[in-house]
Amino acid sequence: MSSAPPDLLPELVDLPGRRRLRFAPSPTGDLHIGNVRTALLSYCLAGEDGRFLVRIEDTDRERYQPEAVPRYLETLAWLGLHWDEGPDIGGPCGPYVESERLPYFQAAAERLVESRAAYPCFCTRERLDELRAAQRAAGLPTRYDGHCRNLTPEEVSARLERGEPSVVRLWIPPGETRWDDLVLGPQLFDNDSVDDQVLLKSDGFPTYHLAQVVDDHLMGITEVVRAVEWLPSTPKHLITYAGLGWQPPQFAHVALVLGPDHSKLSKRHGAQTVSEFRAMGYLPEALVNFLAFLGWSPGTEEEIFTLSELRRRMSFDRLQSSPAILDQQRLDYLNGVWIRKIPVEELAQRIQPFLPQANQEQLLPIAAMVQERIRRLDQVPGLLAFAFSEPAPDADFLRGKLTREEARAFLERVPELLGGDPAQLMDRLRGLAQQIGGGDPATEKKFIQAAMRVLRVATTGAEVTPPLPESIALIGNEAAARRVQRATRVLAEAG
RNA sequence: GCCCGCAUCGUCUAGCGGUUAGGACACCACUCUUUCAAGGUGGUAACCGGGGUUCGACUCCCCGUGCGGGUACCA
Repeated sequence: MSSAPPDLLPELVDLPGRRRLRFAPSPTGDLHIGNVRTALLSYCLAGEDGRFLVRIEDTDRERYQPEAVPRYLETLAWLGLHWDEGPDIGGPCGPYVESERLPYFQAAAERLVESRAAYPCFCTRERLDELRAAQRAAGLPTRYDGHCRNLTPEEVSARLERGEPSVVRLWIPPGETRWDDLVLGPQLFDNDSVDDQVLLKSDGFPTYHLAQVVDDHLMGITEVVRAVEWLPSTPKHLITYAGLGWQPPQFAHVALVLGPDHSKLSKRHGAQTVSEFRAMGYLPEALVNFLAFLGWSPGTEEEIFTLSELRRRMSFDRLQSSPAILDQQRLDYLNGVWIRKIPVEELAQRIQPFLPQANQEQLLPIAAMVQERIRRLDQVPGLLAFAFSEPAPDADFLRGKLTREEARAFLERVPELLGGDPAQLMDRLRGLAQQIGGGDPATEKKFIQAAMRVLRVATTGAEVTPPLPESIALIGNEAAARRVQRATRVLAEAG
């Protein structure tokens, strides 16, 4: 018998989607890469005929940051993880913000108390702290001692009326709790090792434990994908489901993402939020591809996947149970692959934020010349610094392996070759270098290479740049000629 | 302290009782080339330790060790 109004805890109706998986972040800052990975897995595992939903878990009023919600949604959208139901678009199970669903949680808590699956608790924080300290000192596990389990209904209502602050605790029955985890296999917990968890806080808000159970049920979630850090609280959730008379979803506990030193990814490991990776010039395609392989693999030797391929291919039985270390070198490699994979027009647009000084007409040729040689978008400014500022190499740097005289003799005649068909520019330059080099076939090739380096340094101030003709085209023949003349002068003066 | 999870090259991983333990990143050579990339070719590199089970263990079981997680009116 339940005293909760039936409409507050509706029975499940038919909901869309064969599988229904959710991502339920707590909006407390920036979206962490580990969270995003579980979101990605949930999105993919839902499959093409499933639904992916987003629910905001804002039950902690102290850590809650309202401005984080739109940021999270924007990040998910940037990654391409589109949700079928969520706080902004609604859906059949709305609202999708837990703080707007308080009546459901309170009704569930009431129902649990009614059936003695849970009980009101009036213990103060001081008492609880002392209790735990004493247990620890005695080498015992730290757990609530059931002090308020058997208060009489009369005493409870008297204290409630007096306005004593109280919480609702889950009553863990004796016995054991088992389930078959989709990643870890059969799990068994002795209920003696499970604490009487607080379900409803004294401020009337549910804890994560209650909110998660109630909402996952009400939203028809079929599989819960979460990090192993939740493993020890799964028995509490299962017991709560049982107390409510509900069938629990299946659980898939995936391993954590660790930093290079094998500890939980944190600030000291550098980038850890999606925004940070984004600012470094990683493509969402690459991030998705990379993250998917942290804990999943197709079992073949394929390694480049689009999001939709991942969604088609991913299955629970190929999830990995061991933790993975975030290897940025591999991310860089994959990012390079994806940079080369997208159309150059697309790349031009994505480069734009990293090169605000470039105008629209410059963007496309720039994209074409950097596409093959960057692994991150934020490398573009460095590679193209010469296009936006005048280089000033000194004589020794200029000449490289040539003598000053050779270098000067070569550069002196370059300006006259700059005009004419750009496609033939390299031929003309090679011919000139050949002349200056004296035509010894044994050393000719090396001489030409050294001469080209001189010209590269003269026009760009750097040894590593996009191909010469393109670099010259980018700054224009006039500027190139001016730079070459300046370099010739520097060489002459030094000599 | 107590409870729990994990364990193949440095890293991501394949393997699911019998394999020359495969691929990828990184690294090192060579190659292509006007530089750098990209590409191509080749190379170095791994089953945490100890017991079982078995004709046979990287694969299954137990113990240890290591690493990680949980132990809140945070998620």
